[in-house]
Amino acid sequence: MAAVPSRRERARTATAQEILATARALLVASGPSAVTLRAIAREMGMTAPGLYRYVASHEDLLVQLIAELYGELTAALERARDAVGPDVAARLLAVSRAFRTWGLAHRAELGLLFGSPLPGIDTPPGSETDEAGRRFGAVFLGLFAELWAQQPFPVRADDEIDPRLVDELTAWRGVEGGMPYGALEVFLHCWVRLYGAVVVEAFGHVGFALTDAEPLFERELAVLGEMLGLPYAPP
Amino acid sequence: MAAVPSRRERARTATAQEILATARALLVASGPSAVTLRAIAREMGMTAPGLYRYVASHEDLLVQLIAELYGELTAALERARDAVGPDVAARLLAVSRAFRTWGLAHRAELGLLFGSPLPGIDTPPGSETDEAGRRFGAVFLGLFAELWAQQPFPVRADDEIDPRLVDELTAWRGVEGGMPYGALEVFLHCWVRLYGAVVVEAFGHVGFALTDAEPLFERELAVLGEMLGLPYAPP
DNA sequence: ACGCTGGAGTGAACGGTGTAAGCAACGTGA
DNA sequence: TCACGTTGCTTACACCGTTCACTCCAGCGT
Repeated sequence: MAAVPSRRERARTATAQEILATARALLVASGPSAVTLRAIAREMGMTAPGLYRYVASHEDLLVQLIAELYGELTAALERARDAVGPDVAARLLAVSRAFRTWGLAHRAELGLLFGSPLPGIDTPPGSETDEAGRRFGAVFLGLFAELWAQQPFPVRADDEIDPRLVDELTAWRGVEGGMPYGALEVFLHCWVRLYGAVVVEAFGHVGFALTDAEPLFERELAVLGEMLGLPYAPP
Repeated sequence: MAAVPSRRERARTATAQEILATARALLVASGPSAVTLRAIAREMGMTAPGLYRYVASHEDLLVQLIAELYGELTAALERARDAVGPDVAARLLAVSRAFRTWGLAHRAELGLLFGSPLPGIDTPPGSETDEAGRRFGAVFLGLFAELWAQQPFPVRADDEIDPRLVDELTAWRGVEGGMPYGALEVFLHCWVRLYGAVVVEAFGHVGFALTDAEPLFERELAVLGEMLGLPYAPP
């Protein structure tokens, strides 16, 4: 790779960046259906077919956008993690709260990342989007592994776990080595519950009873922490 | 209301039904973006403007579709509930499993009901969609109230609960009277976790580790049952 | 039995969308 | 300087939601 990119290359990456930024702006301003090739081009002072020099299709644009949003969310989580001290319990709380905060502040983006998958948008293993999602998960998984190393929480023994689950975890453990099946099970369990707590609120599916689900979310954090043997501290 | 609808009225309701059925078929076949007025009309052998005799707009069509899907899901839950005996614990398990089963078998529909809300689609209180959603929730809430009446589970006292949460629950309790704040809190907690467990799998957000999350789901049911003092029985 | 009314459905049209093909202009390396 | 690859534009096509003017016919009152 050229250490000093040529003038054309600089212009090209700048335009590519501007396309994603404009798409992002349209997304937050008017929802996913507004992130349209023609609208982006209009906003940038060019025409839609010109964008095809940078994106292969509308779908490809959305895939790129999702990858970038994953990156931004991951960065926000890492900032929150590093803003508190090195204590793992505090870091897990901070990262979880940052996830909820980002999701509520960026509902449209959260819908793109964690809502029902749009048909035609698939993220095969190894794709940029898949990798970005993996980096997102690694923030949680890293803290989890650290917690397990420092201060193991109670888990089920291998022979207490549904053998089908063990089978599936085996393949994944190849990648995420180091923790026993029981700990991986607890990790997935925590992910499911954190996902649910954030997404149900952001998508408005506790709205029938609550307008602000923060107390419910904090309660969930407390219960999860208890399961992991962690102290709970209010925000 | 006329006891015997006129010929024209019968034709009208039949067409209205066919529109929704065609929309549904397109949804499951090709995703939400394929449920298009022109495609529905094409499928039915008529032209798009003709549909405007039956739906006010594309958005209105989606709202009607959502209401119908809520109805279908609710019927499936009630069938599952009534298929087991009158035991509340067994019924709660059956209904929860039926929710997951329906969601996995109808991912596109689940996305419409519980995914990120489409902009422009709002369900004001009292709307048909809102009522349909309420009837869906009533299946769970009814069983919960029955359980509370028969065999109360441990809940927090009123003064242990975040006062902001109490405030919000007060308005809702007006509708769902009978249970103390602590029990309502537990109900919402259970809803959040059930929602998360079903949606995270149906939307593919545990796919990084598992292809079949049933063992994880059953584990969650067991933990939830424990919280409610209920025996767990595998499916 | 007749005529009228109102609902069902059509065709054309407008502005929006994604996308393909061909063409003009311009930076870049020989 | 010159050829070339890249960039972006114009044009064009098919599809979308939606409106409007229009035809047609079932069903009603007389």
